[in-house]
Amino acid sequence: MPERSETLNSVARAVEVLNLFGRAPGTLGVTEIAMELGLAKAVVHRILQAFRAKGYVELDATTHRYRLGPGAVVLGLSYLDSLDVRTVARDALRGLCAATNETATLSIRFGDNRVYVDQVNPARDVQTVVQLGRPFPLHAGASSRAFLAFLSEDEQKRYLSQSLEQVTDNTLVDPSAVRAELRAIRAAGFAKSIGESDPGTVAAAAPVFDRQGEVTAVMSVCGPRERFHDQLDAAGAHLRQKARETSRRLGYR
Amino acid sequence: MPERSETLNSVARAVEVLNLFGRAPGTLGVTEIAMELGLAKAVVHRILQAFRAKGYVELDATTHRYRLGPGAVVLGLSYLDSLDVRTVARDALRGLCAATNETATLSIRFGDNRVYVDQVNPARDVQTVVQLGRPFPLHAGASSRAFLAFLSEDEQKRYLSQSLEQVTDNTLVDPSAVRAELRAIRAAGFAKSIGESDPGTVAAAAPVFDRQGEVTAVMSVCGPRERFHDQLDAAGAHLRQKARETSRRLGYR
DNA sequence: CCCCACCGTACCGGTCAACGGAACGAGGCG
DNA sequence: CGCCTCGTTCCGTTGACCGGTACGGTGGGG
Repeated sequence: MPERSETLNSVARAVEVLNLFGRAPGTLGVTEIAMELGLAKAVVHRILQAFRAKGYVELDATTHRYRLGPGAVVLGLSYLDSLDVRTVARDALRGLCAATNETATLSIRFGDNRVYVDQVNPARDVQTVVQLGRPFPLHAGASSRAFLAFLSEDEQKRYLSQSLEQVTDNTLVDPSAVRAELRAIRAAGFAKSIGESDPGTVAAAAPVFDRQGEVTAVMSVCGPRERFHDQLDAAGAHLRQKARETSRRLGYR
Repeated sequence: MPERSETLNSVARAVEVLNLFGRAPGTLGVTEIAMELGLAKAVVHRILQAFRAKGYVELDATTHRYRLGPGAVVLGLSYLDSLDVRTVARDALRGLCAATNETATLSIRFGDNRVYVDQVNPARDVQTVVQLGRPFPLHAGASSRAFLAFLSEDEQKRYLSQSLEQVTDNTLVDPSAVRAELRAIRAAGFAKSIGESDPGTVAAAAPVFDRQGEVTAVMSVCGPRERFHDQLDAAGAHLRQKARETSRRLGYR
């Protein structure tokens, strides 16, 4: 039963290498990558050469280590341009930022992770700034759990059956605790979290659905713990409202 | 003499597919891609499956056409984070924007193209907004020619020997005209252009050099033709200054 | 200062996975 | 309703990739 692959695994391996660069910032060495992915050094080297020839990775001539190249940005920003939920949600983000005077964000799902793809920041001295493009696991933080809560039962089960990474001291990692939280999210229509992806930050988040009824995105409002903690529920109400509007504009009924 | 490739051409082909998505916004079909790249449909299909499994492309279930997926954004933004010229140049861009009251941009090279990776916009009603991540050929516009002017003689020659794309009506496409312009750029220390990548926009641009003396980036200021045209030389002086400072901060002597 | 250990890179032959021509089924348009 | 075109699947052959191995360079520790 060799599990009919239906996919080019040379390409699959190559993509794994790219993923590694996406996850770990900075530079990577051939051996390091080979160890991490369980590949032969020669294979990794060839893959890197291929990407290098196309401008997707660069070779640091002095250290002989590799980093991402300019090709990556062309892809990434081209994707952001074609992402219609982003343009549709932009007004809602602005509205949320204005209403709460805190940072409003938009995230999308990427496999078992979620990434920020947009943010609108308030014009004040102290503000939360999120890092666009950095992946977070689906159980840590309000935005993440807003995804998880509205996935199918099967997917939730599968996700929660693996070991859950402890991103910060506050991250929920006990499966049954997460499950309880997911129920609460579905009941309230929005999610809350306190310092689970960044220790000093609290957030509320609500899901955005597409025409097919899937969670395509999550909107959130986040701010510094001291001043924003007591306003999470108020922000949650706003969020639920704006997220619903956005879902409608995407064709959700 | 099959020209020792030293690279995985399955991966090379796969990357070509990605490049196509980066260039053409919107969706692509299997046959379309196969035609464009001269590959068999089956091959393209397998490549797309591989990328799809990893979240780098998505399949539109109704039209059966493909588009970029969330993986792209992780890569792209992760690259932007690791791009130190971007953080180093940020202050200079802000300064340029403040001094000219127009949009200041930063571009990097990507093979025979150049892409915007950052911009700072002035707070006024009418302003130029550039499209981050979209590739432009190296001969069209001020930022592009600021790269070309400081590449090696060989590279300039090679680039100018191919046919030059006419991006707008104003784009310089005659090789000897471009060559003359490049000489003028080297003499003045900055480049100018009038509506070559966007008809209504004029720009000035200056190169940023790294430790090795290569052009790693180009800074530009651009604005609407009517009001900014007469100030290009003044902006050019500012640019030369700020670009030099930025080069120093990168270790250039 | 020398040596060693490890890194990135190059080599090469056997093998198995990818290639690609062709056939299939499903939409869409006229 | 029938044709055309698209995406997808099938399958036998082959040549490109795998990976064990060997090499040169670099940096750190003794």
